[in-house]
This record gives sequence, C-alpha cells and structure tokens, in this order.
Amino acid sequence: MQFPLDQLRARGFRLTPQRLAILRILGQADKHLTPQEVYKLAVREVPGMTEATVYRTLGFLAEQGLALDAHVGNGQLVYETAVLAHHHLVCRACHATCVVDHADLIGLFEKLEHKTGFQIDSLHVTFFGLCPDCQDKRHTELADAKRR
Amino acid sequence: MQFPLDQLRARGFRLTPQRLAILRILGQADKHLTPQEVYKLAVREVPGMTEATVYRTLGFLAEQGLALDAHVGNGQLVYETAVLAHHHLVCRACHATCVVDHADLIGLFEKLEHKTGFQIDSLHVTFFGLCPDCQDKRHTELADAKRR
DNA sequence: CTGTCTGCAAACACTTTGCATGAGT
DNA sequence: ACTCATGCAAAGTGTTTGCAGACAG
Repeated sequence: MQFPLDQLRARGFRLTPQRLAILRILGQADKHLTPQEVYKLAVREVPGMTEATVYRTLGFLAEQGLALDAHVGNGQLVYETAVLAHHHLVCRACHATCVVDHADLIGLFEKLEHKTGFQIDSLHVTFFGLCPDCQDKRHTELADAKRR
Repeated sequence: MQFPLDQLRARGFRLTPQRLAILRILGQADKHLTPQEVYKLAVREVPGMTEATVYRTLGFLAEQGLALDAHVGNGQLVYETAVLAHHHLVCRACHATCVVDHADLIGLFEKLEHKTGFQIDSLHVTFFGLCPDCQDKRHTELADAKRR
C-alpha cells in the first residue's frame, strides 16, 4: 500500500502546504483536537491561514478517510488521525470525566459489526451518567425537598 | 414515590405553563427532539414562547432529571424523557443509520458501572463507521485512483 | 494553462445573556 | 408580597459560503 498522500494526488486533489500542515499536526497530536486548536497550531506553520481553511480541510480529510472525527461531551467535533482509541464517561451533573478502556468495547463492536455489516471506527465514544458523588448529592437533595 | 412535578414545587421551583408544555411535548414524542423542534411544537401550545425559554427550560429539566439530553451524529443536543432506549450506528460517508438494540449495550453498561461507580443513563449512544456499501465504494475508488 | 484551493469577509445557525416585566406560590 | 421565570433583544460562539485571486499539477 502506498502513502495515502499519493492517493490524494492520484484522485486529482492537491497537496497544499495547508493540508500537509494540518495532516502533520493531527499526526503529531497525542489527543484529538478541536478545529480551533488545529487552527492555532496551523497558523504558526502557515502564516495567513484562516479558520475557514481549517474547517474545509478537516472536513475534506475526514471525507477522504485521512482523519477521523468524533463527538465528545460538549457537542463539538474533534479530529484525529487514527491513534489510540479511548472512550469517556462523563457526569451529567458535574461533568467529571472518567476514561474507558477501548478493550471494554471491542466485544460490543465485534458483535455489532457482525450483526450489521458496518465497519465501526468510533475511536471516542462518550457515555453519560451520574458520577458517584452526584448520585449521593441528588438523593440528599430530594430528602431535603421532602422535609420542607 | 410522588410525582416528579411535586418534587419541583417542593424545591421552590414553579410549574409554569411553559414548563408543563415542554414536559408534555417531550413525553408525547416518540423520539428525541432538538431544541428547535421543541420550540415549534411549544409555541403552538403557548403562543409567545421564545427560543430562549425553550433552551432555558430544557436545560432546567435536564438538570432536575426530568429530561435527558443526548448527542446524535450532527453535533446537536437532543432531548427526551426517559423512554425507550435505542442507539445508532451511522455511516461516516453516506450517513446511513442503523438502529442498535439497547440490549446489546446492557452488558457493557453493567461492566462500566461496576468498574467506575457511575450510574449510566445514556439512552442514545451514537457509533460511527462505514456501512457495507461505502466500504465497497471506497475500495473501488482506491482501485480507480491507482489505475490512472 | 486549467481547475482546484485559499484568503477574505460576510452570512449563517444555534445558543446564551441582561434586564425589566410578568406570574406562580 | 416575594421570588422565580418569561419575553425581548442583543450579543456570542462556532461554522459555512461566495467570490476573486493564487497556486499545484
């Protein structure tokens, strides 16, 4: 298999400094980045680059399969090149987060892939719930309310 | 256990027509609704209601545990009252979606709850991947590119 | 050269905020 | 009455678009 970059060129797309910079940034990042984070890093490498270009490029790369996007708790899209997969469990009340090992999901993914034929590549799934602290808090609040 | 509405009153919150309308709308909906969808339905019941109120009310209800929010593919928040849980598998390329039964996730949820102490209430998790069609399409595209 | 890509600036959709009025308890 | 909640309007955030010029192939 040849470099993905050559695939791009072969399909008639262009390898511009902006695209290369963003691709490099995503590759060097050890975590997923928001479009704004990418922008801040990218202008340093390619002065004059604009947010619009970052958005267009991220969308383009995702479309071409050279980057993956994921949703995290706050509703923003984040991007990454295929790196270490891990997932999050975030508290609805206090937004405490907790990392979930990818290994815990592999079984599920395999089951779903088998059932649906999809090829799942969710590297960052986010689950919601109540953390232990907030479970307690909610209980005592209800007790208070009843007492009044 | 008394009606959740009484809990609200007991805590000093008010049962306004707006809140009741939104609560009823969420209860009658058979799917999760975006804030704008809620708004469109709600103005019909309470003329003069504004988007701001919808956002405030949805946030308030979620905070009080009377509504749940979830993220779906497009990055928008959607709301629902605790109803039937089901999950989605959406294709990154063509956005085809596929329903995943809640039963498939229960095992995972229990494992995570046990590990972390969180009480998970994600009623709509969204996974991403490539649907069978787009897997094929991507392969043939790559072949085309190589041929040129 | 040709057609793709970028920068610029404006528009865009969605959501949040401040403040005075209005309404539930 | 005492607050909490709403409407209004304005601003805020993150993202997308149109167009002319720039540049990779």
